[in-house]
Amino acid sequence: MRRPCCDKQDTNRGAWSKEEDQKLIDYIQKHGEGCWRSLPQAAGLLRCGKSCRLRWINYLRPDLKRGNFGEDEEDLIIKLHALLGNRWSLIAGRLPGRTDNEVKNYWNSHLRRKLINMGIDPNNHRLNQNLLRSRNPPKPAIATPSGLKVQAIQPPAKPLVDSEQTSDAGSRLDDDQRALPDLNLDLTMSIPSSSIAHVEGNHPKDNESNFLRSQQIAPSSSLLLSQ
DNA sequence: AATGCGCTCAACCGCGCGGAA
DNA sequence: GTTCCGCGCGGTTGAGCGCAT
Repeated sequence: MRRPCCDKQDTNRGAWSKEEDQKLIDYIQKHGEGCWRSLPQAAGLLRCGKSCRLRWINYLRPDLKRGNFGEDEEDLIIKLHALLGNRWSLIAGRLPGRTDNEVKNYWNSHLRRKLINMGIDPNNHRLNQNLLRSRNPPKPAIATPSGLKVQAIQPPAKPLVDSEQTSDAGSRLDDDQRALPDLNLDLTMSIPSSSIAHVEGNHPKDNESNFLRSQQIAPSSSLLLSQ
């Protein structure tokens, strides 16, 4: 049985006050990020480390963009979600100034519905057969908000994603290219200088980089999904 | 004006992973 | 090889808000 991350009796919960925010900002500016477990005590906060980390990453970090998502960002999220599934941190990593929480919320509140309204299943980014039948005769291809052409296809006999994938979308690059023959996924990769050392360092935590490399997904916004 | 409903988003929860002991 | 610990991730919750009735 796992121990709770903190003693809930001694910690504040819920919305953060300005004073708490300021304490956290001051501490991190002075000492930097890291060691979240001991941070609250060191910073004089009655919060658990997890809560501090979340508050900093999702709200207080100075490089956060905040505000509405642009159309280009929407497109990128949809494209990346089609490739990566619900791997929000990976998706957010391609969107400078955006957090995984922000992307996840935006997907659930806006983009998901947007795709549904267009008759596209947000889980697998394919045209919803039922919806299609109930509407007009099938069109050969429909442009999605992300500029992809999606063809109505028969649902596969088995799930698109193996059962290990927590996401119902998962990585389906191969599937898409098989199922969507007109979808020419030209996914070139340009490694920014800052990440070259990271990749070459063969850091054990480079699974994400390796994943993207293996999928030939651009780490920057140079993701190209040509039609 | 009061109420209900739906939406948004900050925050929490539980789990899995990787490193250290 | 096993256990413990800290961190990060994705899913879920709930308060607050705006809009419709």
